[in-house]
Amino acid sequence: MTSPTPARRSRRTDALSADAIIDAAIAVLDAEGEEALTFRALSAALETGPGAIYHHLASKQEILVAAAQRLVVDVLAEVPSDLDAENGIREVMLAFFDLFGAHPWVGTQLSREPWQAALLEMFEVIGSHLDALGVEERYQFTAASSLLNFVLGVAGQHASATRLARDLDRSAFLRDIADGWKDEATAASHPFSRQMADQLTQHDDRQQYIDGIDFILAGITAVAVDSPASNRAIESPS
Amino acid sequence: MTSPTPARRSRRTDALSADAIIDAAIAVLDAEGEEALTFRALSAALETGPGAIYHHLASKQEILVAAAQRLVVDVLAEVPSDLDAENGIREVMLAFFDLFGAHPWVGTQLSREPWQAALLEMFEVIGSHLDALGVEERYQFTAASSLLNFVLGVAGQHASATRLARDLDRSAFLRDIADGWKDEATAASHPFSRQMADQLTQHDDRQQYIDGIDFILAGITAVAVDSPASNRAIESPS
DNA sequence: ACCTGAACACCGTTCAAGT
DNA sequence: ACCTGAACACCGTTCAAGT
Repeated sequence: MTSPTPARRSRRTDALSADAIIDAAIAVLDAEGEEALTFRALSAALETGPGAIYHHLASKQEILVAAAQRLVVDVLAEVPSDLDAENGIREVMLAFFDLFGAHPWVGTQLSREPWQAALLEMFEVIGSHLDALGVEERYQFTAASSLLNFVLGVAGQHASATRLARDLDRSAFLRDIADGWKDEATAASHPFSRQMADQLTQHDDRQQYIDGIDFILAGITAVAVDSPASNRAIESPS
Repeated sequence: MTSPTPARRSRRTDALSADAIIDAAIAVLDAEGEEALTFRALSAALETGPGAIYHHLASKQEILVAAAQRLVVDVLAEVPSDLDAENGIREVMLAFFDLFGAHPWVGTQLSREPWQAALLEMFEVIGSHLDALGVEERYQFTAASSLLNFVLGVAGQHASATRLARDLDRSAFLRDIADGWKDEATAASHPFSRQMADQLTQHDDRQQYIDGIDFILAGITAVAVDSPASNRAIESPS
């Protein structure tokens, strides 16, 4: 598992750098999950001592912020840019969803520091697409924040589900929860959830995410895209 | 700060119980923040040893889950129940927002375990209101999840903002971030955010939350409330 | 300037021993 | 049965000492 070539137990040849540390951190997080990222594990992977890392990044938090930003920037670079506004925003939102699937720890990280680097990237790309979509300027901040908050909620749930169900398979995990909703005492006080229990086990996360985006975009379009008469007005800020 | 009556340094008279532990945990979390909740602090407040707590609750996570559920149940009990469907859902969503304002640590907690007790309460009340609002059954699961995910995103951001800005006042904190968005290098690659920088410092969190709810409800109403012809259909699950 | 790694000041959790 | 609190196995971070 460690030391692939123990014979050549040489010192690191290339100098340590913030980028190298972030690379190693992403590798550990992806392979072994959030709680496996410790300074001891990271410095072992980098063949150095824990103190050395602090010469390049000031804290664990800073490493996580940078790692999340790296992935967000990378994934956005791969989204085709020749799409119309409507398809553009959908593709970008889906890119985020798939990012959380591939790197669930990002979902935890994004809620750990407000307006961190990765969030700025997400806010920027969402907002510029909304502008292209014709959302009036006075609604742009709120509309972009709404989509961002929805994405962050999904990301957080995804991360915690993955953390908890690392061994258990997904359907068994959902079945357990649905069984809890069907429990007599719970069902009596929670009739709506009881009714939804079967949908919980069957639902497709990705499709549900798409449908959620559709709700929000439909609302934004109805309220905030310039049109002669919108009968559902919300207060404009300022 | 500790030992209010050091003379009468008696053993606890009432027996320790899960409820008493949860009470004490909420008090510590509210007064001193998330990272102040340790078994040492908690057992000191309860005048017992750290091990005693484990006889009633199995882990720190279990304490946090129960504490969050307690607050959600309490706050929902105070929401007037004689409102029509439209006002009912808005009041419930606002009650959540105000809960996160009064107890920011809840926002972190809700993303820590998937479908935990507090989330079931939230899902249930949101869903039953959507049902009353006339949302078709095949859309109810997705619609309730969308609102829930939005709320969770807001809650997480709120929690992390509070954690970071415990000393700093809010407007100074936002001004710092907005200044970052106005930084020449950042602004060049993030024109949308540059444009929004002033709105960031001026915006009202609560109003923005209300506006976000309005977007989502408008979308749900347009798509999922029974009406002869809706021209924006989303795929129905199953 | 950069790296090293032992040491520090904590955690959550366990467990032998008490009542 | 319930409680006690020292001990265990960790953390993130610091810092004197090396190169």
